[in-house]
Amino acid sequence: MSRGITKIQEKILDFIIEKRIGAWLPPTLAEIARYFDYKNRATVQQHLQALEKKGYIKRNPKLARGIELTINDKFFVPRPVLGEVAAGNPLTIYPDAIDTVELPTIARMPKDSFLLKVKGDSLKDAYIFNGDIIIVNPNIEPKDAHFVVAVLDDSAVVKRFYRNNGSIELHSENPDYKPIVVRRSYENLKVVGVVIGVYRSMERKAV
Amino acid sequence: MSRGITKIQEKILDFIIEKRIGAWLPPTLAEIARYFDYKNRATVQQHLQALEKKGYIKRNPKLARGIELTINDKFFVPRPVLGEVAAGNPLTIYPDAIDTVELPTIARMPKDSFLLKVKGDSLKDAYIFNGDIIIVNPNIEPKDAHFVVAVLDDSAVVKRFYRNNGSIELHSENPDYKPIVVRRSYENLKVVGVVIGVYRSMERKAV
DNA sequence: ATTTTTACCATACAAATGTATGGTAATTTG
DNA sequence: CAAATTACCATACATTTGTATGGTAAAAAT
Repeated sequence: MSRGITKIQEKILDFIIEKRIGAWLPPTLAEIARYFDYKNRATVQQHLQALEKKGYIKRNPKLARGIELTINDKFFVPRPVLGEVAAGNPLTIYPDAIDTVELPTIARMPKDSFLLKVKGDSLKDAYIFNGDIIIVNPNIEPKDAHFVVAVLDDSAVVKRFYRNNGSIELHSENPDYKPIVVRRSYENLKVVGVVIGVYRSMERKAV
Repeated sequence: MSRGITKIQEKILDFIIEKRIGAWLPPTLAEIARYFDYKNRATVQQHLQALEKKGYIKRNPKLARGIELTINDKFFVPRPVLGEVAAGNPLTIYPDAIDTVELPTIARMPKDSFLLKVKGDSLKDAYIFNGDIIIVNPNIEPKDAHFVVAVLDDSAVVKRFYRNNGSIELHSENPDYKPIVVRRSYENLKVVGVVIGVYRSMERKAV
């Protein structure tokens, strides 16, 4: 009975975690077998039994997709951060992640939403700080007072959104900055999405 | 073909959402049937077909637990807030929630973790503000520099945790406050849990 | 008054799923 | 070197799961 897990077992564990993140479903034995090119599920079964014996997972017997993660050190899983926002800088959403942020294993992203890392202190008046992760949902219609991520003339802004018959206003939290007012038809304004939340991982933050 | 969903269908939809939140697994037809005291799964099947037809869910045919939520308006799910933390006040975790907060479906909580609402400005030096929700996990061992929720002599504190051979130190973010140092055996110190995250809902916040 | 919809039931069935048993070969441990 | 562990395979089997078909009764719509 070796102390740790084997490399193959670790790979399978990673797969379980990834599956759980990406497809929000723990995989079945057959899916694991397919991914690792095993000819049958019995092999997977044995690996899972080993992982359970070593305390990395818990299994609900006979239950479809009944794999539960029990581990703590694998608790944080890297998620891609698609870009950065900082006042005045253009917002670029790269196809490849510029960075990864450690989100709790359980934290699931809403469909099509993405993460942006906040850089600098430009949003401190909105109580959003350097390093915070904002969750941006491009699928919901911005309503008044929503924080939105918008690209305006090649600059990215995170501001409060207001409609005012015929025009759109982008308000800053800092009263020193006057609201930006543009016509609704103005082509160089693109509302990327609505900031639906701010998440800050606490465990490894060094101040 | 009625426009909306029926009351029963709404109940089933809620159950699917809850299941997905609580147990992290979308339910099977059998589990739904068991919960609603249906004698067989065919009844559930019909309801799910109706829900799919109306666009509330999507189903991966033949796939175990293949229910996917497609809705956006159910994006926020009420979660119980078990108590409040404010410097100097005793921390009471009530069996009944003192409040509910709308957490995004994505911001999931690890097993046994709970939410506390932050009251007051005592944590502003840690960039946590009045009204923020902290996610507390009672199941993980606090490591150095972790934020922990602790009860010390009937007062609740949220501070950084440090071990120092034989003693435990609780540091404040504000350097004006000296660290609290207690022996590890000190009985009136109880570390309730580790703060693993901060969530702030942006959508409905009125400033 | 007739039709449609809603909400259930029973039964049946193929595929998916978890599990068990027994076996082989390579590697690691004692 | 012998024994144990690891990493796979094949086959088999009972449940679970999703799905289909056909039926009943009440409510709602036409």
